[in-house]
Amino acid sequence: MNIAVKALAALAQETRLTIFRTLVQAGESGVPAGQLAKELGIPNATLSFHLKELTHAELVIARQESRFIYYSANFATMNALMSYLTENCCTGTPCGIVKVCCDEKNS
Amino acid sequence: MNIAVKALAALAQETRLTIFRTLVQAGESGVPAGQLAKELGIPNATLSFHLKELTHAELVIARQESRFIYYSANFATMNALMSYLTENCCTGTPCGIVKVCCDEKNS
DNA sequence: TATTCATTTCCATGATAATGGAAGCATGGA
DNA sequence: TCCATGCTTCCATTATCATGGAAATGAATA
Repeated sequence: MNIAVKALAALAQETRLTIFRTLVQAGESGVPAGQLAKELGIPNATLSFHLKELTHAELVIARQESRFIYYSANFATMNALMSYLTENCCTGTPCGIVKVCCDEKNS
Repeated sequence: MNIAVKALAALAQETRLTIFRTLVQAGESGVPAGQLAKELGIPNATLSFHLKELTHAELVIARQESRFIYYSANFATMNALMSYLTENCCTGTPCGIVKVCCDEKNS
């Protein structure tokens, strides 16, 4: 529950949502911080702050590679969040089923 | 985009997330405000404030019925939100597909 | 019309978050 | 060891949000 609130709070911010979606689209390999800053036109300090928030919420994973730090989306958390939101929906009335995204690793 | 941020911000709060999930589980018929307040142990003013936020974010729908106001989850918005989050994920790499929930009306 | 009941608005208080320049900290090349 | 580069932390400022008691609104019944 608190995990879900943290994740939602992390995404509930224009800049962070943009960052996250960019990383979702980039896939598992991720993008180095500097490139993100350039691509999105965000000052380093600001980007760093938001990446920290996203990482803290476990929506994003950081991986160091020489002098670069690659950030990538954490699909497991995203999927868990979506499941949480739709849990027991409609008192069990048959309805569309929520399938997770990009979970080759977790299924 | 702003719609998504508003929806996420609305959900990024313990009390509101609880309210929303309760309504998701209650299904289309909804729950009157007073009953929600009792069930969740939230003061009227506080509940009203949060319901307003959720309604403003179009995550929740209000329907008056005599003296009661029934609140219910807006599944269309929820589904749109989840699609937005996973849009173009993994640069098109084949992966699980996100299916929407409870959308008999929209599909 | 007066009354009751469900819900909302008002408002003051306290708390938390966003921003970005400047300084600091690592890593790797010369 | 010195320097350049990639990224982060520090910090002060500004803005936004959560809470709940009390008063107000608005709908049904007598």
